[in-house]
Amino acid sequence: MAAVVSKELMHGSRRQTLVQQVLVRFFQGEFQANQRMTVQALAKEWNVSATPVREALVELEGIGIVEIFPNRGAVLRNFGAKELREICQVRRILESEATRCACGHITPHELDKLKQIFNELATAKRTVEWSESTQEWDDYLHALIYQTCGSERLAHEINRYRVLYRTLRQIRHSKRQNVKDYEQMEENAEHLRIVQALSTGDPEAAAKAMNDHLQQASIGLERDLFQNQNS
Amino acid sequence: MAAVVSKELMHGSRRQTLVQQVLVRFFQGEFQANQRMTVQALAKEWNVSATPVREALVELEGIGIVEIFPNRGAVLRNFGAKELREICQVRRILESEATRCACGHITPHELDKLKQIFNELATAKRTVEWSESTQEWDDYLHALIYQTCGSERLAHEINRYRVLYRTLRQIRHSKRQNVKDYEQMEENAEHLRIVQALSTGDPEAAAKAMNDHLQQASIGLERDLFQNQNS
DNA sequence: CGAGCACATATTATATACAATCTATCCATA
DNA sequence: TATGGATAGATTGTATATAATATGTGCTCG
Repeated sequence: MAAVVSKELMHGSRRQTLVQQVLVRFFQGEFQANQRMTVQALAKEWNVSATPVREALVELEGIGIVEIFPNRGAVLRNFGAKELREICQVRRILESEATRCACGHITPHELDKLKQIFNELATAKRTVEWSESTQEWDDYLHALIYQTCGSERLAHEINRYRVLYRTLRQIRHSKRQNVKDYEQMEENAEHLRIVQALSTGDPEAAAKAMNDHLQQASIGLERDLFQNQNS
Repeated sequence: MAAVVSKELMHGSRRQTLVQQVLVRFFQGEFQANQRMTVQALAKEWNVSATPVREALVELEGIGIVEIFPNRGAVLRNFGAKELREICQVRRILESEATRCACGHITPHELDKLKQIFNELATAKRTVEWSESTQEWDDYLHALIYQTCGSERLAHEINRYRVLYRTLRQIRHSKRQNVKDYEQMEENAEHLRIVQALSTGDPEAAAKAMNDHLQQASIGLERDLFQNQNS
């Protein structure tokens, strides 16, 4: 059997790995705002050569994490409660539009299934399994919507923000392992309202339901990541 | 006096130049869908080395022009009327939200100035100068809005699409030099409605006015670029 | 004391060669 | 036909060298 190679060092994924690493540390607040991201330092820190580092910086610029000044290098953007809200805002309008467009493109059978699932989850006892299940069906619903919205580009943009959101959610999870998941209390009810609106065939209601859902998600994230300390 | 160096070959702008070049040819339909974009070919075509080409491909992936498959390289996405509509759709929801947020953040003095300008342009005789002036004030209004929306991230995303939109507008212009600019007929009236809504302080009305404006722009672009040939 | 310039240094940007790895195709074999 | 390996070609990553640019320092000169 071949030696197990760390997935992070696999051929053809250096750039992606670097982006992910920087994202985590960025959202965890381990960097200072306006900190310079020199190619040398990053290359040395992760034991990779300059090329993948430069590519990662270009990608990070596209995601809005760093700003690249020609001939002067990359500088980190700021990250605080305001920036978090801005990320959630863009995600909100992207997915709201996707929901509006997906309305009428999802089979009633699928919607009925989801209605039943979210109904059960909304009233079920809150255990660890319930929490995991809630998150899985959250992912499922969002994926279903952007896949059926009919716009490859919109789906592409939503996916770009999914990377950010997943990282944020992961950090949130690591920060509050010993805290009750109160924020998930209403999540399934919100999902249910989205599905019901989709089922009714009312695009605006569906978009609004998604908008409200993501607004709540934004509030919960901010509370858990910044614990009401303004910034 | 030093020799005039072509801006396209200046140090520190290879990547940007490549992206721009590919964009133009992409929107002009000079590429085939699913065409492979090999580093070698691009490097040879523009007489640059592999490094900036690879960075340009990463950036183009972020803009949604190519798709990069790990260890298999970059492949061009499709571009037709549908893709054009999708670009305009995303731009529309981004700038509509920006307008909603900018409402109340622009000084009445500025708004009054714009009201007068768009009023004059809406009734002025349509000359070449009028056309240029219309475009300039269009840029001005859009810039004003995303700069005052209060979200750096939203402004960043809008700017990403500005690159696309500028290129599309440029191509449109080159395609219809001998055609009357009928599509600009209502543009100033649309601008006026946006400014009036902003002046009233009604965010939803302002967002809707911007939405309508960009919807019209989308229709005009599609007409001029594809001349009603479905695709 | 301050403006402006030369110069040293650091970093970015580019070019180039090469190694490691992966993908896809072909072809033999069961 | 299907399986499986050899092989060619491409991508990805590494290493290194060089040019261009930015930045800071110190000096001169007013």
